[in-house]
Amino acid sequence: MEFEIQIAVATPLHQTFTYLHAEPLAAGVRVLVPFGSQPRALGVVVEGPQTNDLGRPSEISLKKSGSTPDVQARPKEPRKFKLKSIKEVLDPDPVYSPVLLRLAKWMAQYYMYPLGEVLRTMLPASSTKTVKVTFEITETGSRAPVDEIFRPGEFFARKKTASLPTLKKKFKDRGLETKASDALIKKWLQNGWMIVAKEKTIQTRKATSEPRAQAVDFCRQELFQKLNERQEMAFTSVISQGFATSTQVTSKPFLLFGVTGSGKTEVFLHAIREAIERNKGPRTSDGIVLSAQALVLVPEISLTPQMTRIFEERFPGQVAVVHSALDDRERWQQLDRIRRGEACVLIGPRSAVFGSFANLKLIIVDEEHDSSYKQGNGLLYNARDVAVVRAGLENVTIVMGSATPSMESWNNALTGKYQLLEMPDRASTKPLPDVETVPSKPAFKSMALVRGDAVDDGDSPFADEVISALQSNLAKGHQSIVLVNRRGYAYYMLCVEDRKAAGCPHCSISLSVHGRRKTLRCHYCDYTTTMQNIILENPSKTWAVVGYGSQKAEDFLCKAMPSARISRLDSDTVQDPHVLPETLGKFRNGELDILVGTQILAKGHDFPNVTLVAILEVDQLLGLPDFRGGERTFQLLVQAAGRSGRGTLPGKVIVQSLRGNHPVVQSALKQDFRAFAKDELSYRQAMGYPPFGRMILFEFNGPDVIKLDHWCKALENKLMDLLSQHPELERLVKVLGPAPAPIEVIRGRTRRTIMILSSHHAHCRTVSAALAAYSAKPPTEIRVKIDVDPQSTL
DNA sequence: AGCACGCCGACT
DNA sequence: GTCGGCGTGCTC
Repeated sequence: MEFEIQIAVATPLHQTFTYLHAEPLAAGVRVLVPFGSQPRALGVVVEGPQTNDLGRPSEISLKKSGSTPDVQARPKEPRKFKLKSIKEVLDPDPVYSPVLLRLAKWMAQYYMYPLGEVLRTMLPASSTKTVKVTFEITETGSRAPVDEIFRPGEFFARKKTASLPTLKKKFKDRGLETKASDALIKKWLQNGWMIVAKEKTIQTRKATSEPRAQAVDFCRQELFQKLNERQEMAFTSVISQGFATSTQVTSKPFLLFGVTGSGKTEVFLHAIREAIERNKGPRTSDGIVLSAQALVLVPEISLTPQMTRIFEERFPGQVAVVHSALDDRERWQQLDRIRRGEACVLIGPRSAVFGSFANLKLIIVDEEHDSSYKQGNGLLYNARDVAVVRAGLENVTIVMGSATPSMESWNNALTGKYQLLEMPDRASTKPLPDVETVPSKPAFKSMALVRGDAVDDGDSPFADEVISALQSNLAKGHQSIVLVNRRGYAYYMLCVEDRKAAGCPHCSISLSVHGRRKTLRCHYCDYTTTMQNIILENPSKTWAVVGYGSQKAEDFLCKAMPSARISRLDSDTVQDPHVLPETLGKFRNGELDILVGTQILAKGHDFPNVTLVAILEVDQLLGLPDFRGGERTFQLLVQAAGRSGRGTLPGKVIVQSLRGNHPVVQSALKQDFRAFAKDELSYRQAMGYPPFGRMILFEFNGPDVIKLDHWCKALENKLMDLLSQHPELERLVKVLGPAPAPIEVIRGRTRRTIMILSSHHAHCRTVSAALAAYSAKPPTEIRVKIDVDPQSTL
């Protein structure tokens, strides 16, 4: 007896495939299948017949199409092909729970992404690789003499195996052309000097052990702080409405809006404890009671040791953590502890939302507004939104917290889709920091001329008021933070005659100066050159260095305040994983007076002795042609200001900006979120932008502008046809573009965008699905990227 | 995405 | 005459 099994294969195709197997397989089990010309491709058993068809445009219905992940029945026509059989079953039991599979299907549909690829994204990378060809040197091979120019033995120095890419690379490193190396490999194989040894990189999961009983004292009661009145109110709402009765309660998502320092974390900790205590889970076959579990999502950079320590102290031995420093094996291990019920709290960045839980009861999304929840490549999901959907599917409570909620969540709270919990006071009734804005220096005044290979220092970018505030704070023995919203040394190298900056040859972007006035680099393609080169290539021009980043700010500060102990933190210095904890530790211990840095400094850290925060260069964030510019600026300023005066001493904030009077800056400095949100929402509403309009952004890119524009034009025509046939779509859906992307060229590929915008969710999706179908098979070298709910339009 | 099939240029 | 470039098309 053979069974037909539906498999989602990890391929960019929007459909599943049917395979044969001798016995039925549970949905969520991984398998290897022959697929096309590939002998073994990774697939996942999905329950029931499933198509993830984007829909042909001719069949578009204007009826309210369900946004639910409906499993469509496959039409029963006779098959024109013979079914193949599953090669290998990788898991003894499912790695994807039924809920995770439903979540995957929802994501495939919502993000218009192939189901097989969605499933692949949900697991740590190593578990998804198929087979890798490696070569193993033989006895005769290692004794073989010099062949052509090489002796085979020397390529297998330490190990007896080498993968195809490494072998090729070694050949190439020694000056052999690729085609010659192919021939050489073939020859060595024929000579029997080496053999093909296939290496499996798919992690075959070990047999699942039974879930274990939870320790009775799963938490350290004595470490839990008593909640203040506001915290108590928020906590009570969550536990009474969230999980008062057993399993059948579906509560709204909670939005915990609490100003910086209002003690959101403590509320989370109490809620987790309560969730675990109240929800003794189902009994396993052995009569063991399975503990309830909680998922805690945090932004990437706030996942610091201090952060995880808090949870580990409260729930000793019960916390699993996934973070970027772990390799796939370690990540797998942590996730396994959760899947088997050995740990009851999982903390992690966005990918943790895909964790497989034995008995999930509560989801926390900390700093809900944070942009790191949005994945930037491949499947462009937003973990916060996925978490909300997952909470719905799992029927569990979800609490999102923020001091500066996203406009989406805020609007959901205003319309009653989320339940708002507000904690307006700082836990320790401290006054807000003093704020002051001072004008920036005009750019040309801090410009430095480049002569030969020497650079004038130019004027300090710091306003006098900022320096004197830092001086007096230092004199008082207090600490300061200087936030520069731009990394690197200087911003760009400007040609004085034509007022144009030195640009990247592959991207439409100015090169940034890095590393103490020597090199220029493109942030998008890593193209690197030197000042010398630019000057030599343009002998008749005069060059100047304009603007500044964290690095140059540090230099100037060191010069202006020689007695201060200054250190810098930005994405450049944080490359080294030791730098961040070390520098933060020193700062906290008082071994440093001033910390200069970028956004990294703005988030979550608690330095009691910091009484002054200076913020520079917010103007350009505000000036970006992006609908979220205001929101970003507000969040940054509020967060940064929140670093000041966290201890017993009162704090002060100085913003150096040419737009100090801008309403966004003003409301941020007053920490008046409601005022900001009111303005921002009415702007968004007027423009039809999110959260009032749904936005789906298509990007098409290719190396050949002519071909690209041709293709885009064709797509545009099809869209116009569609709209003209459906007046309702035409009336309610805005199609913007094709237009050049704001950064038109990256890595030599020109980019065009088409934006679909509509206040009507279903219509937005209908038109987008049509466009996705039109562009499903782009010409060679043109690539299509679909961004549903884009974080920015840049 | 892979991977094979298939049709045009520079080599033994 | 072949090897090999990568354009085109398919994958249960």
